[in-house]
Amino acid sequence: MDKLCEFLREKGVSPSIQRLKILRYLKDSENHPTALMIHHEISRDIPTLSKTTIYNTMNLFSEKGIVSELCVGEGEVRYDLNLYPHAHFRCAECGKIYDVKIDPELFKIKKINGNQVVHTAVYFTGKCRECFGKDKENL
Amino acid sequence: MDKLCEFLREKGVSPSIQRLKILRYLKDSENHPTALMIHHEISRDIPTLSKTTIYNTMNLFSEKGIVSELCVGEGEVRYDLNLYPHAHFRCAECGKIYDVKIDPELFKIKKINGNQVVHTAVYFTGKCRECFGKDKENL
DNA sequence: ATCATTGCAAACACTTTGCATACGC
DNA sequence: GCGTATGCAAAGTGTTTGCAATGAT
Repeated sequence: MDKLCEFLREKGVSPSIQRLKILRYLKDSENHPTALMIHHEISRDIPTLSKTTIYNTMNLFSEKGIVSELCVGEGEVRYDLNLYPHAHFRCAECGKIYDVKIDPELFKIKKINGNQVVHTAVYFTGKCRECFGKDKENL
Repeated sequence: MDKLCEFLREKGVSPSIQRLKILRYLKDSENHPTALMIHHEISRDIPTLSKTTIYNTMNLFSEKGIVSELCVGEGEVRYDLNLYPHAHFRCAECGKIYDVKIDPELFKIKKINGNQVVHTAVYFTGKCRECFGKDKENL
């Protein structure tokens, strides 16, 4: 827990218990959660946790560069810890989001058509290998 | 107008006056409009036009592959005619969205980590050349 | 004591749904 | 005439805002 504390302090965020639990959850979860998923999960630990706090925290984390906001369709924002640059694949069938690796050159582009690039996002959509597997079983 | 009619019929969409105007607007506009922007614009021609019709039409166009939905942050969907594959740059300052060209190889990826790719989106965010220009003027 | 963080309720914005009306072949 | 497209109003969903209560130093 101390490491996460340190981490938040370095980023200029004071480490409240709520913020720590949220950060910890982001680190452990594999599922690129929405704000409501985070709330649902952590309110089991902290029953009084409010959605407002989640939204506040996520916006703060986002400003501080701790997380990225993913918006791969669906009209809800999903969050992802900024560990290293990578792309995302979203299965249109089951909704699951996978991290995928692509040519890192794309993330090095800092200027395009005279515009200064600060952030680059790459989203693939389609049908994931699991959903493909299920199709075969049902034959 | 006949060309657009033809185009819709080919895509299996019956060409109502509303749908035609929407398509025409998408073709002429340079600004990757939201549903509400489309509504605002076209209701000057058709004062009784309802938002529902815009949403219905855009969902239909999207299903038929006529348009792509862009979601470059901001929590509103923007629409783009599917002419050729390209990336988008959104200025965080003025909100404007530009089409940009990138290495077309990325759009040719049809399988990644065993997942079948149907659609690929690339979004850059940052500060556009116009906003940079303004900064200089204000010095 | 002061300033930041939390949390509730209400407000918001975008989108979808239900159903009645109008249109086109 | 019948099936589709339209449009209004209401509901739904994810997020933000206003403000009071709480917590930390």
